[in-house]
Amino acid sequence: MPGGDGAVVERGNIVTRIDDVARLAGVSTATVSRALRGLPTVSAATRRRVLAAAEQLEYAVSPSASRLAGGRTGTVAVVVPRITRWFFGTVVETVEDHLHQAGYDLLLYNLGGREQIRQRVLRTANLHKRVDAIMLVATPLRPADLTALARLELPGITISSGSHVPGWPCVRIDDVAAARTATRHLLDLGHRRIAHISGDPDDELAFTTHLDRRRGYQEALRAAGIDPDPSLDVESQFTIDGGTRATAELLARGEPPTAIFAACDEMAMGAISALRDAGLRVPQDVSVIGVDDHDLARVLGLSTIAQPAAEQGRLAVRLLLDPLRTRTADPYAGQVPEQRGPDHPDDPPGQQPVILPTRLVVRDSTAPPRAH
Amino acid sequence: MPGGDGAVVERGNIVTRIDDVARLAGVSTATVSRALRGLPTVSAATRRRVLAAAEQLEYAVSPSASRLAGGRTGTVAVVVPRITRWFFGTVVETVEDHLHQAGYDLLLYNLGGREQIRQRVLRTANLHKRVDAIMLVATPLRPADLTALARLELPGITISSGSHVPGWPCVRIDDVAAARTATRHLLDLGHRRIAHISGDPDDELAFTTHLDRRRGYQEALRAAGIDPDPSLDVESQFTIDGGTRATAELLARGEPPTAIFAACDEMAMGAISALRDAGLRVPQDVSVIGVDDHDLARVLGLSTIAQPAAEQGRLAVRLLLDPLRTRTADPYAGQVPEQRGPDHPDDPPGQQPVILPTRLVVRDSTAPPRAH
DNA sequence: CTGAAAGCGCTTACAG
DNA sequence: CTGAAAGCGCTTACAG
Repeated sequence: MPGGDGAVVERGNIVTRIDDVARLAGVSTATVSRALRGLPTVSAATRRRVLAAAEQLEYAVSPSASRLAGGRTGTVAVVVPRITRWFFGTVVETVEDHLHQAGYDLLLYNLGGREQIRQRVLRTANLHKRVDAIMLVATPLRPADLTALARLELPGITISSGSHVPGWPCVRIDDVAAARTATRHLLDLGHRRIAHISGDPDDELAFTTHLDRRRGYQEALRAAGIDPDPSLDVESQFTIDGGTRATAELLARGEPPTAIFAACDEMAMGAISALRDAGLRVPQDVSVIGVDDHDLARVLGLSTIAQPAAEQGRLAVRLLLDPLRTRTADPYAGQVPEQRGPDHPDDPPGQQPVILPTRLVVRDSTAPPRAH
Repeated sequence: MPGGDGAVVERGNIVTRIDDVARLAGVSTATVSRALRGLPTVSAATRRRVLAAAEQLEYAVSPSASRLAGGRTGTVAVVVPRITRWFFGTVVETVEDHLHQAGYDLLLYNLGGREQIRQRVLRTANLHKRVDAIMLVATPLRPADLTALARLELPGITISSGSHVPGWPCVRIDDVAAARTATRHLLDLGHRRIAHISGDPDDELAFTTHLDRRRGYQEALRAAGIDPDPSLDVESQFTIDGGTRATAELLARGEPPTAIFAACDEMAMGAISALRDAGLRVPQDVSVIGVDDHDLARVLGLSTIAQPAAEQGRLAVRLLLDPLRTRTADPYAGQVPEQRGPDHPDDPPGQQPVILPTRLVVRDSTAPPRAH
């Protein structure tokens, strides 16, 4: 835009550039750049002058210019299946907090079950040159996705993912164990006819979570000498509606179970709704337990396996960012970072997934079966 | 980064640049740039060759370079109080969809009630040079915020906001009317002792929504010849917990009301929980109605005033983007846009807020009072 | 319809 | 510790 003006898009705003700061501080732009980013090769006196000038002029770097010149975007792509679901919303909330604290921008991608979007995000070069790192939350990866991801050569992390991306750490809970605990709780109460409602593998959002939870359910049954009854195992979606539909289907199949283990709290809530509609009381007629410890679980008196959603988000940000930060100085983001010592010696994230603990929370939706 | 290599941050990835495409297509980079963005000043034959070359090389523009040269970021900042709350999650989900469809990136800011974050986002030059537009969802604006926003000179839009930013359109519901309808529903059922639980003005997230809803509540009472009883009006937070606390407080004050109008569904759910804990049945002992039509409202049988959250998000994106798009061509984002005719003549968004309709949804949580 | 060249606003070796 | 200058990869008047 030589001599840019006139018909060109009006950009307006506060137009302080780095050379304005340099001029006011009486140094070169190179020195301003270094001072503002807290690089160690600047004298204290110079730094002070630069900071004062930047503040006086209300200077803010141009992210585009900084990114182009520096080769870093200071941005992380966060990919979730559906931001409206409790687990994903909670994870994103924590991730946003820690990412911004660390000076990173958060680019949000909500897949929403649309395969087309999935491909655009994962398989094209869309993320390429746009972000420094990728966080995939419960995003199922197909072989082609893995290939595309590998070609991007970007660092990343997965949360609650079944697929392993080579070189990417993973944070999750032990879904098999969580399901085992839930089922065992029902068994301990005396239940024998325990149904399971879970995710649909044909769903475009299919992820391995539900497979693991089913496995835990079946393991617990077998350990108690019970052969899993396929007619008590219904697949639907990981949503309230999915739980309602699955439960209706379950009831339509004949004699109701005395207990239902729902693969997530939202399905459990749907189950409670369907049971109520069918005139069955919870827990007198049918016990219900879920997984998550959704905000509303307490309100509904829902027994559940609590999982630390926020903690998974927090940890994921740390595992993702720590390696990035030791590479080079962060771009100036309004305040000069403290000068760092040598690399923190506290992050040896191996290739093993980091497993966070879950916890059985007994409320009012589970009780011994009546016949007992 | 002259001769960049060696110790420099390894950037890796697919390194096709615009001149690779130009060389392969046998044209200048200027022509590649124009062809890829669908500008009209390129011959069909040339365009075809450029597209083929870009595809063959899997070329993707560098957003940083494009933004720096073009002066547009192709990014919108979306600011919400708490992404985990139903209304905001639902709005963001729709907004994300439409923004990405239009080729824009979404930078997410979750205020989380932290005044410090609010200031960083709204009052500093943080957004400046970083986004082309701002969407503020239910974000309360103080005079200093308005000044700061005005200085940014960025286009923007507010959803569900009490504050008017000069030049920004606003999408919302009529909160006063919604509250009036809810209260009148309770009056029509025969209730006279109708309590109201609502948001706390001292809350850092305080927004005018709750003031409007209280006004509607009081107007409906007065229209029915009832003087609003301050002891039946409790302030708390717009959350489940807030609803629980407010209701507990209400019950502690003496004779319970026969009905509660909660300012949002989440508060209503908290109210139901508190009532149950107090041994009161809904709706036999106390009726409860909220506002929103939260996903769980149906499950809980909660009567409510439904508001179109997704529709507000969709409309907001349109009102925000339409004026932007007529200014200049969108940057290349992987596929060439169809060539546009002259500006759409279909967007005359005045300074008047766009008010979307609400709707009374009667479920099982409201019934005539027993005494009646 | 197309190209040469300037310019967007930074950061980074390099040389001192 | 600091500066001059190249370069990051695009887009845009301008001239044809």
